[in-house]
Amino acid sequence: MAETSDFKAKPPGGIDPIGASSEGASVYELIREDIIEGRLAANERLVVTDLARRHGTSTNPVREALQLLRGEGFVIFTPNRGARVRPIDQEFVRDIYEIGVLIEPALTRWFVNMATVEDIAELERIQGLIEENNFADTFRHSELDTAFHTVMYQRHYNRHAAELWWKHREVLRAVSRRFNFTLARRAAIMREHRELIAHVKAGNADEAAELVARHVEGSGRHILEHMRARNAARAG
Amino acid sequence: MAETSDFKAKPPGGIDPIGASSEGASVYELIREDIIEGRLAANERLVVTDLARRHGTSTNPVREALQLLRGEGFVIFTPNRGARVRPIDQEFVRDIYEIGVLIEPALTRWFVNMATVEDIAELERIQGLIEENNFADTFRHSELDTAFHTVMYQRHYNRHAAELWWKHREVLRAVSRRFNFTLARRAAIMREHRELIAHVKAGNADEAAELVARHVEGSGRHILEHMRARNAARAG
DNA sequence: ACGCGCCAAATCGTACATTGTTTGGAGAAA
DNA sequence: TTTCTCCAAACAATGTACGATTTGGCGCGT
Repeated sequence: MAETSDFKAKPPGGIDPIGASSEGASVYELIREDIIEGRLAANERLVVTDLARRHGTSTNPVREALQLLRGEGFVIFTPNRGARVRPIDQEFVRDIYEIGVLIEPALTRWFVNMATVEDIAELERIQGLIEENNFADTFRHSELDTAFHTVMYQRHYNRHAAELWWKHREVLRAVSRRFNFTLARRAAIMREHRELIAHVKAGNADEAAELVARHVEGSGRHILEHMRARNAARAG
Repeated sequence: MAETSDFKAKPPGGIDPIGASSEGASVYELIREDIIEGRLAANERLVVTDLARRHGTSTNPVREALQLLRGEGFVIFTPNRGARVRPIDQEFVRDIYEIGVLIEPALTRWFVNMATVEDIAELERIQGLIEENNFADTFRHSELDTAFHTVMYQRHYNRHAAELWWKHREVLRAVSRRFNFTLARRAAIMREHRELIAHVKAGNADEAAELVARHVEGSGRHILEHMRARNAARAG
């Protein structure tokens, strides 16, 4: 049932500091989505009154949502001048993917040593869906790819690291959704995923970790290249 | 001037999402301090009205401060039930020092390749103060030790990583302030700092990185041992 | 062209209303 | 007498409304 089109990646249960307000989709989530998805431009002012009107609520919920977003680093405050959207630019992306390169291998290493038969079956199932989709629906690929890695990290004992990964992942996923995958990148993803599964099966923790480092590195570079290209196009 | 007793570690300028409200010490900072320093017990309820009264303000600033702290992970919210202090327990400490083990070596590697003569002089100056103090004033040691590592990380291009380090550092510093350093740990710190400076001078990035990994690892273990001991004492 | 002051706008703090949760005690059943 | 249930009143979180203070800009005058 979750294999059809309405597949939706969800965070590894555990730490996340949410605990929203009354209605299903809180103001916080909506604004956050708008920022990550790029519907709110970089550095755009976030006027409390406007947001309140737009979301059909009063100002206080918005103010609190903005503070929450500030704590998470998506919004920047200047005293007496309110909030602005923290630009998700190349620096931002580079920073978080570099952190991923450092953290994910460690998470992977642990997973390889703890993986059950079911885990591996799940990985193969998802990889099957990925290959079946074969980048036809890039959005779907994005979700599946995230699911793939979530299987590996979701049960890690270091909830902080896992949560950090998830937070970064959300951003990268949103950014990369706006681009297409190059053929080279597609091939690399498929190859590396298959190789990764093989390492997990064989229990090669070190090899798996090193592979993941390359995998994340490649993913980051790919996104940055696209961003650079787009910026160049915009400027030229 | 900063060498006397009123030495105060300050964050590496750059990203931090602060930008407080009117008065010098915002409600946010006060509550945050209370949590980190352990003046607010783990899981203690954070009642908005009380906090507002205690800090001589109305409820809204407190509410926003709590959301900010939630975003930073120091406070946990449950819908319609308000906020609680996120317990800084062994798991918490282990999580963040493990992340440090992953990130700090990378920061160090970069520093070694970028260190100027002034940087090295500054490191040696601080190390001199550390040896001069020789753990007589553990608080002062804590600040100096933080300053030592800040010199290395403050100019790193990856502001996210640097900020992450700083956030974690603040927590560890506060926790470790409640304990004394064992003799073994004291010796290790001195030795490793001196060795680190030597590596920086020689430009041995890899060796320095590996040493820092051990250094952070050792520091984390040390803190955890103390926490375990205290918990055992409390239980026994 | 350049400063000066006023005005619109938005943040920030205070007060209040509403809604949901907790608590303590009265009363019934054992 | 003890214990369990239920209810109501106190309590606190969440949402609304409003006034004060700051900021940035526009236009006026020189």
